[in-house]
Amino acid sequence: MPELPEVETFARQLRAPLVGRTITGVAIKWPRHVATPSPREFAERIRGQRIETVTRRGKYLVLELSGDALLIHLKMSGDLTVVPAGSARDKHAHTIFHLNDGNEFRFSDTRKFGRVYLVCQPEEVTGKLGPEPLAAEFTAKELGQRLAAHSRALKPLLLDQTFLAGVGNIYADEALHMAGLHPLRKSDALRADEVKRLWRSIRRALNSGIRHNGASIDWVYRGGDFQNHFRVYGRQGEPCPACGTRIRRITVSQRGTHFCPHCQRKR
DNA sequence: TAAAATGTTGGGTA
DNA sequence: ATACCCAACATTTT
Repeated sequence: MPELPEVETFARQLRAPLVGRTITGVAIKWPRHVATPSPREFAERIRGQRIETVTRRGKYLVLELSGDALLIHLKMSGDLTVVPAGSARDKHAHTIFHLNDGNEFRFSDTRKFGRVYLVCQPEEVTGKLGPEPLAAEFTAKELGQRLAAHSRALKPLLLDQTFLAGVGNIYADEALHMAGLHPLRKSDALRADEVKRLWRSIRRALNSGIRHNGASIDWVYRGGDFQNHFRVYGRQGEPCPACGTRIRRITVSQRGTHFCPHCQRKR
């Protein structure tokens, strides 16, 4: 479910209740949630480690512990909460970290696609990710160079985490609409001004999502209201906010893709 | 009922 | 090597 803005919101909100706490144990109710190491080693190694920082890289939540790093990927339906130990049980809370302050940090995941990783260095997991789109070092020039290195449609390229980290289906569609670019335009065929527009639009869309604490459009993610500000995502048949033309929905590499046929002409 | 859902990955093909 | 397509993962909702 979550993309960069939603994971960033989790990181910001979890810092206060998690940093400084020690993990006293973990209950693994769905062993396949544990990507690495084995569930048994995971539980043994994490016990007694203190949470030093809570940050984000792409769509991964990164918790630096006193010894290792704990990374969490929420995939489609993951949710994270900190609640007093023994609070009303959540049937989808498959991995539960017990904390030394009487709370538990729960990873709920209806669809069970999510994963947790316990590694010495975060880069073991995040090593192949592309640049952080909101980093100061990520320039329009770098985006242009990366676009020119491929001859692929913009939409699937934006979703490729090794191309750019953190952009998912919602923010890809929103950014392409802001930039006035058709999702099927080829990456190596953009003019310089179009590259600049795309760069600015990606950052605007993501920052806007963060400002609204992310988008809550299904029953899992809560708290954000960016869903009330979508320009095209999920709005097929409705008027484009810029020109009034009906928003269209097509399928591109197996993902619903929403765009304005007028503002985002093929060329 | 069938289709889709904010995500990735691995396999096969050209 | 690169690009593209599909299936798989598991569950809920429309």
